Order: sequence, then structure tokens, then C-alpha cells
Amino acid sequence: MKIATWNVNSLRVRLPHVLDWLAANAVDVLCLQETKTEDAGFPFADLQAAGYNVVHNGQKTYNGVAILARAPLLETQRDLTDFADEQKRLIAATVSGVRVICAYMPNGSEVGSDKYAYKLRWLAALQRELDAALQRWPLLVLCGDFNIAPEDRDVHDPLAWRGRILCSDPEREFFRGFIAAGCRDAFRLFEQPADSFSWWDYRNAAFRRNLGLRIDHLLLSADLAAACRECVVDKGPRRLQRPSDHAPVIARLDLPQEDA
DNA sequence: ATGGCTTGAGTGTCAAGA
Repeated sequence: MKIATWNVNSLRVRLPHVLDWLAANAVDVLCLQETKTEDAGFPFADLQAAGYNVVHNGQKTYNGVAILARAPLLETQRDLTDFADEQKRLIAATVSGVRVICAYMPNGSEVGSDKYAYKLRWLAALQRELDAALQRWPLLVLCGDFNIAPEDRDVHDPLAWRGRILCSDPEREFFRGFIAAGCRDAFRLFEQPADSFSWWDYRNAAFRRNLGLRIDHLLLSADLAAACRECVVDKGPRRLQRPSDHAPVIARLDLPQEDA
């Protein structure tokens, strides 16, 4: 099973990139964040024509998450279980026996702001959700745009970013909590090039200069981590005209009996 | 450089992202 996560920053704008990418990359599951549309504007037909089943949890203008899968999507869940939230940031489903949780975690704006407090509350609720889900599904992936750079090596200029949004200690502590719950960071299961990132600011030629952050992640339960053979960032789509500011991250899993 | 782009909303020019 190949599973990928990609913050597309508006699916309506990025649909051609997503369709081209799916045609070139035979992934079994693709998790999308920032679709920025309600169901009415969501391109279900185009994605189904490309061979994917689709579930979406969307809203107007902001946020919005979706899971695409070649196999049936079962036991779909929308939103966090015990956190009242008008923002559509989470969707989960079971695919070929693997529980897939797709999340667009809050940005937080600025350390100490109201949005930062919301981010920390949201992450605490996700921690509870993850703990419960791991009890039920031994094969689990939590993936998406975490809006957390877990370590200094995930930041192009750690000194400049120290303590700031996406890098603050409380945010990183939540990321470590997800790991402590029994997950592994798929990307760090393997040797990786230095300065590997998944997001680059649109401004100031940040992509060309590789001034990025690694904030898009796939966390795998222990049993899934044991089956993971590769995890890479695909910078290709970031080079296209009108790109998303995020690149897709892909993990390849060797599952014992795959019925995709 | 507390924003150098980009998006959605909607027709002015914001809010929000990271």
C-alpha cells in the first residue's frame, strides 16, 4: 500500500495537479488538506473517474479534508469525537484494514494568541482521539498537515524560528506525545537528505532557496511502521506553475494480505 | 521586512495561511 498526504491549498485550483500526480503516482490512498470548499464545489466526479473512492469533510473558504482510496472507505468519521469545532479539520476511514486519520491541524498564527490556544486545545483532543483509535485499530496512520516542525533539523533556520509558531515547545511536546502513544514518524524511519522539508513560503523565492519547514507527516502505529519500506517528500508538484505551498509526502507499506 | 505570495470572498481590499 502506498499512502500519501498533501495540503493542496484549494482543491479547485489544484485539481489538475492532483489528477496528474495521481496518474503518475499509483498511490492507494491520498489524504488531502485545505480543500477550501463545501461538498457542492468538490470534484467528486473527476476523482472517481481517476479510480478513487472519496470521502470529504469540507466547509466554505477554509480548511476541509478528504481521503481518496482505490479500495472501499469504511467506518467514515468526521471531526474529533469530543471537541466541539466548527472548523472542518479531520476525517477518518478504514481502508483495507488500515485506519486512516487525515488531519489539518490548526496553524496557531502566533504563540500566545487566541488561535494558538485553540491549536493547543485541538491537539489535546487529537491526542485523546489517537489514544482511543490505537486501542481499536492496530494498523493505523495519522497523517496530514500537522503545522508542527518536530525538531530543529526540520527547520531551515532553527535559530530564527526558535520558540515561534510551528516550532514552540508546547507544539513539539504534542508531537512527542503522538509518538509516545505508540506511533513512529514514517519519514524518520529512514536516512534522509539534510534539509528535507514539505512546505516553502510562496514569498521571497523560498522554494528555490530551499527555505522550508517539515510540517506534513505520516505517523504509523507500531505494526504499520514495521511494514514501512520507504517515505519520501515529492518536490515535483512544488515546481509546477501555480503550485500548492506544500509538497506531497508518500509512505510505502508492505502489508501481509493486501486486498486493495 | 508583524510580510516580501496565494487563495477565497466578491468588486473593496480584507482575512488567513506558516
